[in-house]
Amino acid sequence: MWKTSSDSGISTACPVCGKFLIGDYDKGEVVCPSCGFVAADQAEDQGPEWKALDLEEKERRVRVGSPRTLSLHDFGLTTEIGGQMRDSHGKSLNPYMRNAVGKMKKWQTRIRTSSSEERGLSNVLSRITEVASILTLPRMVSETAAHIYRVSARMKVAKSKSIIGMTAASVYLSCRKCGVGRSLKEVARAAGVDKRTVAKYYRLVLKEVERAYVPPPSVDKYISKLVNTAKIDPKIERLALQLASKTNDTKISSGKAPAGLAAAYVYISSVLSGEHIPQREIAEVAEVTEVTVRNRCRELLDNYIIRQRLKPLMAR
DNA sequence: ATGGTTTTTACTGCGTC
DNA sequence: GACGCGGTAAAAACCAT
Repeated sequence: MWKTSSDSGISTACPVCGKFLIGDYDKGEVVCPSCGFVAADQAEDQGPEWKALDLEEKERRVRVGSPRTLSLHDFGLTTEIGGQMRDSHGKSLNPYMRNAVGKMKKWQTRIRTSSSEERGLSNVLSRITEVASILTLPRMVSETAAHIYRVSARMKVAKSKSIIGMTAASVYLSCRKCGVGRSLKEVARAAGVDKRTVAKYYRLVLKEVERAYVPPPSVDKYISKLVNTAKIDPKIERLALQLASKTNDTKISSGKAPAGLAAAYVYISSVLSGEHIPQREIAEVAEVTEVTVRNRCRELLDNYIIRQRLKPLMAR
């Protein structure tokens, strides 16, 4: 789907911003010129509508093989010299050849990771894939994260910053760009970094590298994620989404944590559908407090007619 | 740095099973 | 009595200035 027409360089529309994707910047990447989104060339990895996976699926989703990737500092294209010391027919090499091959091997690694920047880059990129795999992010997200980091390294933004902090910031920004609902908290936890550090670096990268504001994932995304991770009845999800679409006033949502709002929608829906999931559980998976859930609920109930339908149910 | 806004922490009281 | 829920005050975190 993301095949590039090799001559013109123009391929498909960017799923994030709608602009046309350009085959290559300077490295053969397929990127969106306006938002920097990296198009993955694998169909199963298309992401904006991607939902959080539950645990069993996480296990199965581990990816194998080595497609050409931005996440390796040399794009995974170099040939390895094996360590078995055998020739192409499988015979052992004589001592002289062993010596020569050993030297070649040594030099190859030296050349490949020659400059300090390259060494740093390969380190960061492997960490990015590591963090991404902990969060079970689709490949597209880690690719975009890798691209973000490459650009920030090129622009010297990453200079004298904590490496792991920068990877977390890149991954987080990538999540937002791709519309994958991962909170800063989650990313920070997966990377094992202090949340505030990530936030700081994130802002920095946003200001210096990304010039545009990247909107956080919509409440819908949070609702879907919530329902999926908590294994809640899909009918509640539908109800919650309906509710959310009918009450998508900025008056209520602006400035509020979207996760809290999503939790409120899910909670109200669960009550309406007679399921009645405790606030505690919803608050836990949404990673907000019960208080926040309550506050959002109250605002929703105060401002909308749901109240009339909900009241009798709550009275019981 | 600062002040305004939102979230969290911690605690209390109420009704129900 | 444990549990779920609603409320509140004060602390903490967040954000724009």
